[in-house]
Amino acid sequence: MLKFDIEKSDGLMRAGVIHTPHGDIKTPCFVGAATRASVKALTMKEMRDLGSQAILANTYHLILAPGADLIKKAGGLAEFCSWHGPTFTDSGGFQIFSLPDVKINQEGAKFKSHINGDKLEMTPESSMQAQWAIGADIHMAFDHLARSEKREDMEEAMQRTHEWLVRCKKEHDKLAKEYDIEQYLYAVVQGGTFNDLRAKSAEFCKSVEPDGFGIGGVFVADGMGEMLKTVNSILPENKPRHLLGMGQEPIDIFVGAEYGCDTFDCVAPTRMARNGSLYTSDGRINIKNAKYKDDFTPLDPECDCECCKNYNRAYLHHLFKTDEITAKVLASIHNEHFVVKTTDKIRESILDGTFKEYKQEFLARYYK
RNA sequence: GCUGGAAUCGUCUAGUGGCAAUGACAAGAGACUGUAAAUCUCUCGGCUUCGGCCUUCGUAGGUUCGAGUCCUACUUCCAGCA
Repeated sequence: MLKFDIEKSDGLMRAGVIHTPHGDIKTPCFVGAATRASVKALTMKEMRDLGSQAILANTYHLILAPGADLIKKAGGLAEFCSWHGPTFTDSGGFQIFSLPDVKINQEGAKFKSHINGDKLEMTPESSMQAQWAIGADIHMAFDHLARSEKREDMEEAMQRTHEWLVRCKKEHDKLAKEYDIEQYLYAVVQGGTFNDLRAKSAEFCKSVEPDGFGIGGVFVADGMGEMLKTVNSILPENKPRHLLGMGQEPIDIFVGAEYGCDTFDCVAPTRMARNGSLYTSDGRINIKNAKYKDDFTPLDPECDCECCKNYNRAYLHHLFKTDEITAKVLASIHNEHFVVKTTDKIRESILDGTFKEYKQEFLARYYK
């Protein structure tokens, strides 16, 4: 069983430590998205230096390249990419939702490789097998997100997710006996924007007794707090909860933590960094805008990242306008650091009982 | 000096009688939430009551209902010959 200690809690909100075979994760924690076993534009050393505790890779992408078996041969995900810390893998379920030409039936999902058009199939069993071969500490169950916002579609996707979860758990338990190192399974709660479906999904996921929970299919931040309240009131307190894909907006993490989520992942910080959209304590700015041409102040004077300590806005603006690779590197260091550190501060504020004040102060300034 | 060729929005470029005028880049702005994203979208002569109006393709004339496009002269540049 995955060990999770809660150090302090206040209502649904809590700060704790997840103990994985590759090290501890102090929660709440923002997990870096390393989809193809790489955090785009960053080295793993840079990730460590900016304070990241864990990374999340994607099973779908790693199956396409370099292949799950190759990563197994390399000694597992952490060894392969030289992260040497806690790792997660997403199941590939999200890709089934987002790729075109995906055919889904009871058995699993059929789709074409976006790289070479190969016809591929993924089932709960094959996703589990691939994730065990990849060897991350924490695996996500193979789930199904609704393609539309209609209740019947959400319900059907949830139903299928539940059926697949049972198969994931069975396969996971079988594989656990074949491997020496422990790996853990998170069930994924679906149900879309309907809280009664969310409650039903949470109950079902709980009944399967996984090691933790992912909360998936969250697209509208509005109403997320209520949804999390519903879900996390049902989920067992002693198991960790991961809010899948949320973290572009700082408010998402504040709300997520407030309502009992322990870990988060999101591609937005690095993607936006590559596109020149950078976080500051006073809100997000587009560094490519002409007004930063001769702004010799740090990107965020309150930030102590590699980028803010050594460079100014005018230089970053120049790097972006001339399309230098370092623009994306420095911007990614900063954005990732900003979200990681903000989440760390949320943890600290939970521990010392100042969460409400910190949330109010941070959000008032960021979204003013 | 002679003979060819060329001059179009910041740059390069399409255009051979119906054109405010093609494409790329540059420029200006916006988007991005379990990454088919170092990507995508919009604006890019001026004015506008959004129907249009005005001014534009080296300069000055001309032909034509109509000229970036044809003709003449000039200016500048390029190539070849002297």
